[in-house]
Amino acid sequence: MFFHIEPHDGLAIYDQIVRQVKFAVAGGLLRPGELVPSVRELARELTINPNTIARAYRQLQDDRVLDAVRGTGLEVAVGARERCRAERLKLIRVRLRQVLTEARQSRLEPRELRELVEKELSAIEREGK
Amino acid sequence: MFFHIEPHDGLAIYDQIVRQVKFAVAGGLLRPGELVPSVRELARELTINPNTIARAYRQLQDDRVLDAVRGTGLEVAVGARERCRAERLKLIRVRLRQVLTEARQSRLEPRELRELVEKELSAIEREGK
DNA sequence: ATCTCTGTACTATCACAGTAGTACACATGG
DNA sequence: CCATGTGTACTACTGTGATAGTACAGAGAT
Repeated sequence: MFFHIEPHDGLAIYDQIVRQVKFAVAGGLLRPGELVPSVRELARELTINPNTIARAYRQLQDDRVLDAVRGTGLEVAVGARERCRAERLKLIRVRLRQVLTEARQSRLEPRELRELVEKELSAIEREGK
Repeated sequence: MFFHIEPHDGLAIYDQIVRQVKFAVAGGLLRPGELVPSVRELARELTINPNTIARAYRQLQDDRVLDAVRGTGLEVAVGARERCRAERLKLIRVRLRQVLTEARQSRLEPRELRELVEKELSAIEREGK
């Protein structure tokens, strides 16, 4: 599927999965009613432990992004897209603010910071086909 | 002193201290030959465990930012400023790239991302006195 | 000498993320 | 009916970050 895990991102693996599922729903790659990969299948694909996947899916149910269909799997909940679109901006904003705050506290010159941000932003856009 | 710890930053406490010391040296708040706060004093001030401070200081010695002066304390090493200035950009760049990469993978519109970045950047500059 | 400060080195304990393995109830397809 | 697939719930173990407490050697001041 479309998941990409960085084991030493600083972010816990189960948290990366939670975020990526939410982002996939927000971006329309996962539509309400659609089944997400099973715990065991995704674990095999990402070569991480099924328990870690299960933990992420459990949280996604608590956050009303996934619904359990007994014996069948987990499907994207109705209305999840709106919730996820709202949360996506918030999640990114928080991490962005952390980085910029740290940069400011490092007494990096505002000019240098803007230059750095602009350079990385352009690089990202270039990669993004 | 000028340290500010966020217990649940995702970043380990000792790592936050390492970064902030390096940033302080890079920015000239700590000059070569100057003594850093003692393990116990800083632990008291930040209300965290002395072992955690000691661990950060040990790493800063490994990174040639601090030198031990037996029985007296730890002082900023000669030449540390240059090393720290070089590393500061690198450390910030890595975290910035993580955030932007995640944002891109979330399929957030480039326009929306730029807008978000610009808004947060302005906010940071406004705070920065 | 003694007291007090410095860093350093231990051991023990706790919490949490992650792995490993097992077990169970439910649904589906043969 | 039965095998296979689903999620879920356990227990056990490892590694790491952090806390808590103790101890020791070196330097400086009195």
